[in-house]
Amino acid sequence: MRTTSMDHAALIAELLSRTLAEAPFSLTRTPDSLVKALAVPKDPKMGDHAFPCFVLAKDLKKAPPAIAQELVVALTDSIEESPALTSVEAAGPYLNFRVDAASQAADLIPSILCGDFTARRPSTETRVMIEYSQPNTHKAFHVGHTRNVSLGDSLVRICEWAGHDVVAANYIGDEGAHIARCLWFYRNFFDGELPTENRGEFLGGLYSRATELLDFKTLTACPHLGVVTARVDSIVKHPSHDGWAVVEVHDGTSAHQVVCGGKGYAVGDIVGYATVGSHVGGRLVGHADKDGVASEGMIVSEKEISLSDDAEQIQVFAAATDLGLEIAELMRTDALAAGTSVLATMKERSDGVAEILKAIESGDPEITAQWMETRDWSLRDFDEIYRWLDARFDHVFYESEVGEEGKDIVLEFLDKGVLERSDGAVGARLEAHGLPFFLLLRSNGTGLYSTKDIALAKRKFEEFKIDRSVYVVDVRQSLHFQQVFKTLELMGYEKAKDCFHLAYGFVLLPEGEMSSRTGNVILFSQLQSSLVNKIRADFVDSQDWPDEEKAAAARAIAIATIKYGMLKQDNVKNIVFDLTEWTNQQGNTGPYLMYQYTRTRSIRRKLEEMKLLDGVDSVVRDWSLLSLDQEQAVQKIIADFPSIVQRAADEYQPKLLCNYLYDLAKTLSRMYKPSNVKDASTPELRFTRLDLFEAAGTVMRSGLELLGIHTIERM
RNA sequence: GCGCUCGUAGCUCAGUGGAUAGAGUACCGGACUUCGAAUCCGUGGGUCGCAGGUUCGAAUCCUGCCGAGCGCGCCA
Repeated sequence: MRTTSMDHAALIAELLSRTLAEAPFSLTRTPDSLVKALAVPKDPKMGDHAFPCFVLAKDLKKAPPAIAQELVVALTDSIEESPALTSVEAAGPYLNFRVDAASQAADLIPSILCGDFTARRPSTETRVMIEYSQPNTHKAFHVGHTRNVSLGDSLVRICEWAGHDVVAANYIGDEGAHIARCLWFYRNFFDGELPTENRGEFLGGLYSRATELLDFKTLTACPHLGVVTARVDSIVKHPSHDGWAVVEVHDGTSAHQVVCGGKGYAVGDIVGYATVGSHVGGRLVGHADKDGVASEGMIVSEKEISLSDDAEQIQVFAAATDLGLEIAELMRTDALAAGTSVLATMKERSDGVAEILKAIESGDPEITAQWMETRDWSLRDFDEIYRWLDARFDHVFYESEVGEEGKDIVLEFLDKGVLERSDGAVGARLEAHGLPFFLLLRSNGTGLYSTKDIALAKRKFEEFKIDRSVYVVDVRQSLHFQQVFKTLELMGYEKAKDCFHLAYGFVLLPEGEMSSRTGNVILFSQLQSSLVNKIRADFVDSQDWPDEEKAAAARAIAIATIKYGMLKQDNVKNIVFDLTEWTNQQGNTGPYLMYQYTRTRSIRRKLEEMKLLDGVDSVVRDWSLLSLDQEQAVQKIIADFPSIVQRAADEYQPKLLCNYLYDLAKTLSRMYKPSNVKDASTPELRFTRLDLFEAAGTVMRSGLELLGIHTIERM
């Protein structure tokens, strides 16, 4: 029978429950509720489990310290009869219990050494799909993406350990506008030679260059269409709204009446005027009724045309400026040759991309062939990355396979009245559920990201028969997934309530946010080589090992570095990826944990070398010899392993396991000096200590495996 | 404007209802004829953003405010 600290807590709760039921207490408290109340004493010297008596004060109408005193007396007999517990003491309002360390060790350590203790729990018969990674083809895979992979892969392992039937799924973005952009650049501007490896990363480079060319902001300080120069002809106060003015402007061809809330302009000034139909600040400009006054178009502030952060100040142009000029042209940068129109250039470029997108959608044979070929380059890169990181996928979904299905589902539920039309588009009206309108079909009938998510979810429910669905996706998409899950619920999918968006924060660099435009980005291949190089220099190169072992060790430590760094922090918080700090051999890092594990391995090696292993299989262990504080501390921690992993699985939080393993490593390293194995005075003591070290090592290795980190034997 | 998230030591972070709030890092000091000093030990460092509330008890739960980040129909 395996004994864990959870069992001790249950035992104590059981005793308490029975004692409280009798006189003089006569209180009903279920063992379950008492387990929850149990705490850990502040100082291990005080005991192993604590019961705060405050919770009984009201019902017993007594002061907590008095209750503690009475309970000690009442509990003494049953504690004496119980071999697992040695004592109970009152300490103020607390009741402190001590477990019998030797009897705990007798159960715990052999159970760890035979593998039972850290093994997977019995099946829960629950099928959980964990969807993670979701890279886009034709885009670069960078450090940020490894956070997702580390998280997803670790959750797969942890949930599997907890007994769930886990389906690890990927969902690859292999269609959409980003591919058209990439191919547009490739076909029209690229004239170099194709690289022989990392072609996916190469495509990502083309994509960013395309994005740059398509970025209106690089050509003009005013990246808006339809914002033109106009002359202010008159200004009168708005009849009912203070601070607003009714303004008459003329754009050279016609006059318009517009209500304006800004300041800093006068009659005769030339201002920026957004015409009806233009987009400013993400909103469509049109006709409006401003407190009873008709307003057509809008006069733009400095902020609205990206000149400053001032949303009040109206931009005024030189008096000599012609009327009706596009401000985008007027405020052009020198990125474009003089004489070339900004607007015409932008139109030409975006038309080029649109043409490719259309060709892809209509199945043009030449473009389709190129799409498929380049798609394959990316997929091959991804495979290599996953293989290196040792991330597992049981099923891969592709966006390209759910698009059509998504549209059909949306139309079906539009017919059923679950979805509605709005401005020609189709979506879910979720206002009654506290969420904004959820667009599912464009007014031109084409689908969106959201459309595909509906079809994808349906497949997960129906084809994979899953009980729970976890989406490992960055925190910016929180609202999106709330909308997806709510829409699925309205469509009648019962499993919608078992969908969970596991949101995580960004990966930042010491220099700030990653941006491919400013070059502040670390691509995966760069990450891999700088990591491996640094680790070789810091830990491996100086060793006298075979080349093969050196290479394996460098990779293992590199993976420990990156995965542990990505997992140790709270899911939703941003992480700063700092190579120097993460490879630090001291402190809370992957290499430190790996090192502590290898130290447990070197003990047996040393004994072997000194021929001190005779009788290791036959000498009977005496667990009461593990009496040092440092030994007790390690024993106590390793007993907690199952409950920690269980919690990590329930809460989808690998960081709980990280904190636990760091605590174990720290406690373990304090044990080396005092609990010396090779100098132990008797074989009994030597092998008893050896077992404790090996048990701690086994727990460490098992925990690291659940984080996706494989240990090595020496470093 | 509305919504979500975060705010703990100089810095990076644990701790999410229990006893005197902890690590790492940086600074300073100590411990090696090592089962690996790639380590360990010690000193200093705190209005837990602010203000109320709930509770025997709040860094933790609730409300308001301040600050930062992210998101908010035809992008993914």
